[in-house]
Amino acid sequence: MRARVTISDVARAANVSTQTVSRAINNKREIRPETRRHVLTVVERLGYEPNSLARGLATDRTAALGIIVPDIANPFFVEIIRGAEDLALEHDYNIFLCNTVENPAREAAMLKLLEQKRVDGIVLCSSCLTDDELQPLLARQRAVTLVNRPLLSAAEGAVWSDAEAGMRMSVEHLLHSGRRRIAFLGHLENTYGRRARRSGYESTLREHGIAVDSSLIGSCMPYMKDGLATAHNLLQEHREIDALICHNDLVAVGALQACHNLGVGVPDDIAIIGCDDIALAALVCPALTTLRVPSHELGRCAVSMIFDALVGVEHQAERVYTPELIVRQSAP
Amino acid sequence: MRARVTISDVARAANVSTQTVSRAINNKREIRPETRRHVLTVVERLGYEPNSLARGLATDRTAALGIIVPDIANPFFVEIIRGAEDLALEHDYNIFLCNTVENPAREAAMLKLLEQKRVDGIVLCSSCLTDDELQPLLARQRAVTLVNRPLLSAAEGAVWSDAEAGMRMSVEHLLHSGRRRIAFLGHLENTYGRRARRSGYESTLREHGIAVDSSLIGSCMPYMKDGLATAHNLLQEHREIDALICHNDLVAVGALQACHNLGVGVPDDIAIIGCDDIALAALVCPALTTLRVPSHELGRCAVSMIFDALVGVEHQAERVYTPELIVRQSAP
DNA sequence: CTGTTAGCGCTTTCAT
DNA sequence: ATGAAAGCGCTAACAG
Repeated sequence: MRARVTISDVARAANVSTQTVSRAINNKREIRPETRRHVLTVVERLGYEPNSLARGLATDRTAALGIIVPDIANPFFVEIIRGAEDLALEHDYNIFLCNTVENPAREAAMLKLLEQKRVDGIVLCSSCLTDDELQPLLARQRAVTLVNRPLLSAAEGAVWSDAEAGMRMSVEHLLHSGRRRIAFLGHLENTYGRRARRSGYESTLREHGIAVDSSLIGSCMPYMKDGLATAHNLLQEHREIDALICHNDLVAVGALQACHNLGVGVPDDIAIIGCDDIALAALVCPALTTLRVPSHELGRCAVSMIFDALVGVEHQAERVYTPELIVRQSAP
Repeated sequence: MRARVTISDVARAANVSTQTVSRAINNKREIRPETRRHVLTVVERLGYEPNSLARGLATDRTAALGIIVPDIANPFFVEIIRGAEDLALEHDYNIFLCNTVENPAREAAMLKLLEQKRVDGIVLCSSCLTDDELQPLLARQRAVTLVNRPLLSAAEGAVWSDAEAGMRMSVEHLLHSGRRRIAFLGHLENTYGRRARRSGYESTLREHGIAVDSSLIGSCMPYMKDGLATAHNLLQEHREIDALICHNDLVAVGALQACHNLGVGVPDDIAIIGCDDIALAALVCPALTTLRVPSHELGRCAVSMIFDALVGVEHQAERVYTPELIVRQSAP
């Protein structure tokens, strides 16, 4: 690699000051059009690309955002990332993607890392840190928006879908179709989404006069593999189960496999409902009934809140979406 | 957000020079242990996080890598990313993830962007640019390794799996099990992997005395949805097909759905083979026969080549893996 | 072992 | 419309 071309190299070659080069490449208007053209020709000829470290140091802006997700292998988060990326790219921003692998320590480390990189903003998805852990970490950042979690005072905004309402829809849909032994495949309650699902599931059952049977609640990580294993165990031990509500679609697809392996018919013997409406949900067989969450929009909205905060525009700090029940074959 | 704490703030508060602070936080040994302890206490108390822009400008190192993939929704690339990330994190490096969405213009733009960010190295996966387009873009980077593509002179290394050999295994496996009308679901030949698959498929058929029938070659993007649609059309028009080799597992899972929808039995009526061995391959029903590619290792290896190049260590510039045929129910 | 000086490449401010 | 000087926050090189 040859030595980097700097702004001084361009200035020298174009017979102008570095300042003029700066004006030309940054589309300032205090420059004669023909001077700009001349400079840009030289920029092109020398193959000059500005050093964004130097630029960031001088301007205190990096034109970069960070996005932190718990699992990059989950299409739900991929869709959020894409939504965020789309809007970011429209503003000539780009994105540092951080994958915490559901690890709280790693989440905290990523937050510090992004701070060091001086990103202009951070989209934090499905954080598994507590409010108390989060507040100090967020307070030092320029702008943070929370996805899948309600607002904290140290954040500029929050956008989430009402998971509790979603669970209500799922449970009631199953009750209406005559199911009574409704099991739940969820997880530890270390995130807002997990707590909300659990509480929506339980309270809706109770409202309909059905006692919550904790032996019908399976604990599993939100992965397909875990969904398969946990559903397998649960269904073997509880033959009476006639419906299964899953934390997300990955778990639901795993549960579908478990049923297949056990010779349990879906939806005849057992109905299954997922959550998120990832693309796979419509493709499996039987197709999954699930809750559609506007994942792409979630990401886009989170980034737009960051941009609003950066330019100091007044904006709505909270945005809640209500999920939509998409009825397919797995729970007609 | 309060004003950023800088190294001078720390120096002042600790009653030392900025240099001493620098030595303390960078674990240099020209510093008295107790001075270091003292400085680090102040660092902690003030909540100082070094500015990596300033550091990068001064050292000409950013401790950041870039990774460019065509599709972040494909678990195969996710696994490569994870492999890369794992090794990067071990070295306290972090990663800029760039998603080209199979768009060559965007790939080129990402390359320029990473150049501006002055990343220390780039892992470029399944590039869809030609050699001629790539060479000048790579020449300006500090270190680039190519994944899923053979070496170019402007790159420090390349690591890929022998897709042609993989296709040979797949075709021969099907021939041995008595299949004769073997269709192929692939795509435009704008990447090494795509060309190699196609040529492996065709040459192996010919070697076994079977003429290549181009009407048995379906063109589809490497997505599940496209696999479903293209397989559906192909199988409807060519009832005689008794086997289907797919570009990757996503396409194969789509094809599986198409068979299901058409009432075509797998593997009785038709055998299906995928490629990559993503987690989903083992979970669908029937489980997919596929080619295992060491995706995690691909990412790890690419990053290790970058580190070797950065420190100037002599290293093997090319690494080719041979895929392994994993026989499951879809093509026993 | 510690401090001082200079400079990384850019933009901002102030002259002209 | 253009240029000169200063500084962003850090570390390398040198001095002591």
